[in-house]
Amino acid sequence: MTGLVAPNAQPGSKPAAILDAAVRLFLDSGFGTVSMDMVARAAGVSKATLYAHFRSKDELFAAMMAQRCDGLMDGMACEALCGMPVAEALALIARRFIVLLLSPKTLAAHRVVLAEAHRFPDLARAFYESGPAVAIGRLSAFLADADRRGRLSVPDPDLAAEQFLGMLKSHLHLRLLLGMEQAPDEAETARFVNGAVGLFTRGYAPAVNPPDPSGS
Amino acid sequence: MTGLVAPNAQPGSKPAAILDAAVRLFLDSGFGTVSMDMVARAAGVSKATLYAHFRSKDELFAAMMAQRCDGLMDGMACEALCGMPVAEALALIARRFIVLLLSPKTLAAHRVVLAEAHRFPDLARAFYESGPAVAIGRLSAFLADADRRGRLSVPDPDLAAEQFLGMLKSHLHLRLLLGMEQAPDEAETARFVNGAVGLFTRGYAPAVNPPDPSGS
DNA sequence: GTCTATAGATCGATAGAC
DNA sequence: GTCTATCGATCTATAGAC
Repeated sequence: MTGLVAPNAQPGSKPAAILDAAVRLFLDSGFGTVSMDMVARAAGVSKATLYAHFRSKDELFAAMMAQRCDGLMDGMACEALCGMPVAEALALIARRFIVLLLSPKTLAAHRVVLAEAHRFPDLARAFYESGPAVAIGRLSAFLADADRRGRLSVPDPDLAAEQFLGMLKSHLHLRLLLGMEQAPDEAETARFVNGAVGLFTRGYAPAVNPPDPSGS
Repeated sequence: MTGLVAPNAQPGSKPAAILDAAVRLFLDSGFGTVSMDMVARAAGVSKATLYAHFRSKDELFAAMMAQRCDGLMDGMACEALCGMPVAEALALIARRFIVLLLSPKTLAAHRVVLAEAHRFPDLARAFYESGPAVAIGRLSAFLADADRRGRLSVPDPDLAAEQFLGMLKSHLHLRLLLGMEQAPDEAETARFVNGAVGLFTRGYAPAVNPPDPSGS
């Protein structure tokens, strides 16, 4: 979170209703096609009330995105992964990442941020750093730990983390952003997860010594 | 190309000037913020002339994108790759893909298509199939060939192609789409290319038998 | 085909009463 | 704080002269 302030509106209040309506409309239809009239009507307030709480459409949009960036990564906690066998931990991370990345909410956030990144550069950076950057950082730390323990041989953990998440994202993410298909079913998810984990564990296997039988 | 007609306007004609201006403005500023007045002025024609050649803003936008989809993949031809050593061929493909994917033109096309995919679903599909889908298809064919020749062991070439391109795309693409950084320099490009090729050749190495000496 | 001028609708933002 | 009513600007698209 960088330079974005999420107003902590009390639930049930007018500002909360406005933010709620803004989230729904902006994420659904983008910045340009949503008018302040529509937000006011959806929130059940007049337009003047709307402007009493948010000085402009830009400010409302920024506040809406700040709220969405909070808790963006709640589904990607990495607590007890370091105790697991590497392949199991990677599979778990992969599944969580796919579910989070391809959820309707995350897709909508990507769409609207990408569309308005040129107009709101600070917002674009805040989104990246509260979402994708956190995912890379956590996975990179996990891989560095696996390297220290000799479970994997990962000379560049940051690069490896980007590779792993990029493999999973692949073009699936793009196809869903374009509205070409729905989220993958269990079989398709397993195909991507197992494929990525397999390629990764083989390609980053720890040298030539036989792997520790307790952890592969 | 699916259901999109690119009008083959003669160079120097009014329609060509209009399309030219539309490409520049739409790719630069997106669909919503560009008005027909701006297009007309940039093309040096009146607004009525503009509407004489394109019945609506939507139609002009679709025609503009159809023109951009043609030749989108010219930089990714795969002619003589099958004769090369696998690692060299993959490195060449990787470099071409990165240069193409992260070029200003391709980034602009992604931005505008992603922003308007909900309004122009046919256009979104045409873009995907004339660009990303072609890249996957060509790489998949190359990998299937390498598998047949015993250079690699690739049980699912389509998945492997998505993995390879996804690794390269990683979050670099997202960061550039968000305007957070410039295209990578030579050192950074080499880091991604060598990392992907290395992981891929190790992870898809052909079993334990030595490779066929007649064909490597 | 090409122009000027404008219709008709909508948008962001505000004034003033309560 | 909240409302109704409206301003001024801008947009897409069209009418009518040449």
